[in-house]
Amino acid sequence: MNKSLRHTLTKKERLHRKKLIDKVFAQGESFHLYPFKVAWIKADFNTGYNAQFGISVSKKIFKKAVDRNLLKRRSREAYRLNKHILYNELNLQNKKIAFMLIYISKEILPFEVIESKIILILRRLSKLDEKST
RNA sequence: GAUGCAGACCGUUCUAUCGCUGUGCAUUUUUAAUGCAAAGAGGAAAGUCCGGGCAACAAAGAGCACCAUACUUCUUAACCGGAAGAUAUUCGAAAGAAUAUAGUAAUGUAAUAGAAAAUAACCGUCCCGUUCAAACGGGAUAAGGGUGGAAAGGUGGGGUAAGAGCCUACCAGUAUUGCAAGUGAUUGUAAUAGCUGUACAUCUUAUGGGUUGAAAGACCAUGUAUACCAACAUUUAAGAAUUGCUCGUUCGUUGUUGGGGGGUAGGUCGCUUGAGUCUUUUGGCAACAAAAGACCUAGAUAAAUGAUAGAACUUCUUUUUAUAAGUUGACAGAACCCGGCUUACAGGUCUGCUUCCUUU
RNA sequence: GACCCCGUAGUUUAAUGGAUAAAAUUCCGGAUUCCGGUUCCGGGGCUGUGGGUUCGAUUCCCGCCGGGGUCG
Repeated sequence: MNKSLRHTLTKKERLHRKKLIDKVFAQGESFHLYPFKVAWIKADFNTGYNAQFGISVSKKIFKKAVDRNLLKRRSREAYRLNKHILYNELNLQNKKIAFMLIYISKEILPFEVIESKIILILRRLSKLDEKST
């Protein structure tokens, strides 16, 4: 069974190193796609996966920890179910990227909306990667 | 049955599929992956307002200062917490609720208004003198007087030039003493003292307080600025540190030798068995305590505890009058751990009591 | 996570527990000017919020709300 077709999401696939996160924000490129801002960078790491991702929700916009958790969980779930779009492209190109999603909307959007936007973002990410190479 | 008051408790559930976190077991290509198993947010996890545990700092010492607390008895590891009471005031028809309460030896303040805000004479009343009188001057007097949050205990009688606790009867309060009740705050009662405004602050007394907080701290790997320590030689003195001050104590400038390890980015421990949870019994009005038995029940780190579908429960709406359709799911998310307090909260359950109505 | 500070006109700051809360500046209206500027006059406030102490609170005390900062 192909690893990339399973809907898993382990620690290896998430951004969890502070240094790499700082690098994404400091040196990476970014674009907006409502309700997210996406910052990404080509990176070199040895985890067996072609992408690492993280989600950020601002404390200034959402004061309550419950709201922030809800949005992060919805976003992560949407990524988990659709990440094969990105993985297939990256496998073909043999590239590795790290990226952060920053939630910039001021409303709590339902899961269906977030999922459709995440799919758009993943398609655009793979295309952008083509252009830059 | 309705109504309110007080207290205690619960605060969505189940199934399927796909996932996340650490743990145990098994397998493999043994650094890692896969499979299986049993677990995985709260009553407030929140605010960080108190109190502790735990850790580091031994020049963390003594005195003063400073801060906190302040009716009584109990409770506790501890507390600005809790329980049961005391006194006063306010709210309520009641059940009940809220707030305040160490001491008075001393000192200060009370704007405006008002004669006066505390060893009170502006008007008034009374007496005396000057004087025809009006008026003026000297005294006595707290019974009356626009105020004010607060006005010198209240009423009757005596007394007096006029008055006054000046004297007396009754009443209200205060203080002291005796007796009775209570562990005590205090209460009741009797006697004595003419002792009698209120609030706040300073002050006094008693008790407690070393400082910093898990980003504490320990270890591993990497690694090498010259932080720090010791010895010896040199220098003698200003100064620096320790808690705000004083005392006390310690350090001191440069060089050599030896020890030692800064910054950066990581990992492991700290980390979850604890003043633990549940049940029963006993003691106590209660907070709570004791005994016996059973149990192990989150441990993440850009940070897990989720998503989708269906069913039940619940909220609201419509149709209808017991069904159908749609809709809603309170406040809110562990970050070292406990005990409280405070604040937020859809809806529901139980217990005790108040008042009203009905039936017997 | 632990700790600290602040909140007064649109803005920046004042005000010892005591009269209708002060000043500068901005804004609005008016005067002056042919018009604008300058100048002059006038207007504009729930002292963040809810309680408490007090005769009286911007000030003192307590609880909330909002904003900001320090510590790797």
